[in-house]
Amino acid sequence: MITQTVQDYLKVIYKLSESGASVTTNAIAERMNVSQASVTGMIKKMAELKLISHTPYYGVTLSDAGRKIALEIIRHHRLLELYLAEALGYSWDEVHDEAERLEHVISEEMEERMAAFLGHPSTDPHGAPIPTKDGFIMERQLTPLTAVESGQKVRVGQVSDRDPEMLRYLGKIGIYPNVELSVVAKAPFGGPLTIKIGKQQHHLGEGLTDNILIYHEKRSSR
Amino acid sequence: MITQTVQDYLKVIYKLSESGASVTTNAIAERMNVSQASVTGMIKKMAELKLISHTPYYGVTLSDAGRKIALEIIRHHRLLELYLAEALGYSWDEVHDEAERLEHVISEEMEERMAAFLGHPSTDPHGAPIPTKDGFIMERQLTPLTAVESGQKVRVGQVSDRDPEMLRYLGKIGIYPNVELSVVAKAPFGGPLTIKIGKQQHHLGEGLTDNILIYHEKRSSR
DNA sequence: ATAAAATTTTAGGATTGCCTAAATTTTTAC
DNA sequence: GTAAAAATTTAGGCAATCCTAAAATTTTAT
Repeated sequence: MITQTVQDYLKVIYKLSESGASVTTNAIAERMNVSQASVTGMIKKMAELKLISHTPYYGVTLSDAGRKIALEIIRHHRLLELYLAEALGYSWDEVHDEAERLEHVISEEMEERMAAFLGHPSTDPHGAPIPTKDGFIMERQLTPLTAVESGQKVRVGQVSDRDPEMLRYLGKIGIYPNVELSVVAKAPFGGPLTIKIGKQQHHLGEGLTDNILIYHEKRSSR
Repeated sequence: MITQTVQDYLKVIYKLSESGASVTTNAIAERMNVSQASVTGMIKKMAELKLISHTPYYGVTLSDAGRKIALEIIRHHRLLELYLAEALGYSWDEVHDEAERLEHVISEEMEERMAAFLGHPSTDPHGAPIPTKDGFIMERQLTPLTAVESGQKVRVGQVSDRDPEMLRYLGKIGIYPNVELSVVAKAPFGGPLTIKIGKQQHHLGEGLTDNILIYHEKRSSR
């Protein structure tokens, strides 16, 4: 059986490769908060299990089997996040930690019952796509808000789910998936973005705008 | 932190002592499906952690700290069983296995939200009492149906939740907590009991009647 | 009271996954 | 093209939990 730890490694490898970066021993170690030596050992083991293949100094890639497992865990996670929000009234900053633990232990039965309860949803509370049961995931081209030029009106696609405090702040100023906002101004040298949501204006630092992904539509703000 | 394994040992020790038997190394090993030698080691460790005290050849007793943890896990388990049944439509034979895995990972937050959703219930789908948050559990004097004399009318208190097939059969013939039934006849030498539920009669073997606990009320069936 | 039976413990190992420190290999910068 | 920096791997350990086989202890039956 594939251990919970291996599942976590697969998930991290999936997410790192999704973000385009090459998935090195180092990068994995940092994300998993373990030493590099531990990652070396685990990579070896996972390669033996045919879950990944590894080219030293280049990185690691998931095999089909590995990707399938990663996507199943991610499906669990995102279904759980949405379920906790919808069925138990969790706020969107609380769901991640709970889902992180539950994702490894729920049965297929529970996965299906939650999916049915939720009407087979396609995205989680943070806008991330939920993989289907058969391992298909909606691929989207999202752009960090940081990269958007001033004057554009954009629609939020997804926000990072890992920092509860950030999520509370985003919620407070009304930034959620599918919300529209305009970039009013952009200070130079990585300075803050001024955005407008409804009638309110806000100034957002890079730490924030890097973590807000928008649909790649270009529309004039007027 | 108390590991999942230790939590399982505590739960088993609690249940064994609840059932009156003395909680020996052997008894624990059998219930946990591990070797006796493993139990010896774990008992030693748990005694060091002050979760239990141990008198060789006599048995083990939970400390207050140990009992508190055991009851918390049992609370998780029973709330989960009821939640899965009520909120996700699980049948009563499916809830045990799912709860068995979830009980170790849900947060206090989730425990409370489920309890609130369920209206702070006092028993689970099999009639077992749900401990309160502060470690109080309803003590009841239940009798196995096996011990009931013919001619009595009794009310079901609780059934064992561990055998799904048995639960499906009980459900089929209408035996649930709080259902009333009469013992029509009792064959000698551990033979089957004839019971009447509503207008239906059924013959139940000892394997079954040992696992049906009834409230200790004596009423004539007429 | 003693031998047999039952129970419990000790001894010696295995596995999983983590760690630190040291060594090795590769890449990068002049 | 070499030296410094970065990345990776090896070596040696630790903790938790399990196992089997053998030894020790206690209980029970005569």
